[in-house]
Amino acid sequence: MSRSPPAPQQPIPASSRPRTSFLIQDILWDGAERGARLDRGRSRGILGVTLWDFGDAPVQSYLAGCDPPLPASPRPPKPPKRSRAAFSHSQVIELERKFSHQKYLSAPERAHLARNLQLTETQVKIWFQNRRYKTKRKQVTAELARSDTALGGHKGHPELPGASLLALRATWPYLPCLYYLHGWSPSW
DNA sequence: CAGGTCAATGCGGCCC
DNA sequence: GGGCCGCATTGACCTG
Repeated sequence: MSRSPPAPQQPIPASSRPRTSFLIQDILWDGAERGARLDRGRSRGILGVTLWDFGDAPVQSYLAGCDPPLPASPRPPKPPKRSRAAFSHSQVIELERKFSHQKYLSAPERAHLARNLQLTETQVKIWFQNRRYKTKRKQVTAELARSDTALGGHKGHPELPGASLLALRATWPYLPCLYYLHGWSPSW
């Protein structure tokens, strides 16, 4: 993201950070009330912090109770490792459920979902972005596999790698930016 | 340890 | 200009 941070109220100006500097601490501190750092029922150490699954419990309690106070010293010299949040099972379930109904979220919908799931809007946005791309990749892979078998195991058209993508583009059912273009408003 | 998964990042493009 | 998008890639973590 080379863009400036989201709306003033947005918790994570992750985009304003230099590459590889993103930390869960950024979420936990900047976005304190929303940051989720959960694992799927398994403890995991990140940045020296062991995290565990809180199920559906709000993250705040964990943050309030366990968030390690940053060292009193101005700032640690070593560049922090990049962190990767792992959403809880229930969060993923809910995200998947929403995704099954609509592949694109409006800003208010995203905010609402983020609030409900104790995630940041950025996290929800990125999740949907990645989810759409993942779906598309799977579709492409399936398409290629089909064409391969249709060609009797022949390797398709390696010289025309774009062909399948074009086909995919034609069949891709989702309409990005619909709400954006036509002042679409959420149904709820 | 190689390979897979997946949240996060970077970049270019589009729209308003 | 700001926000979102797709896409490629990165990097932490998991698994066999």
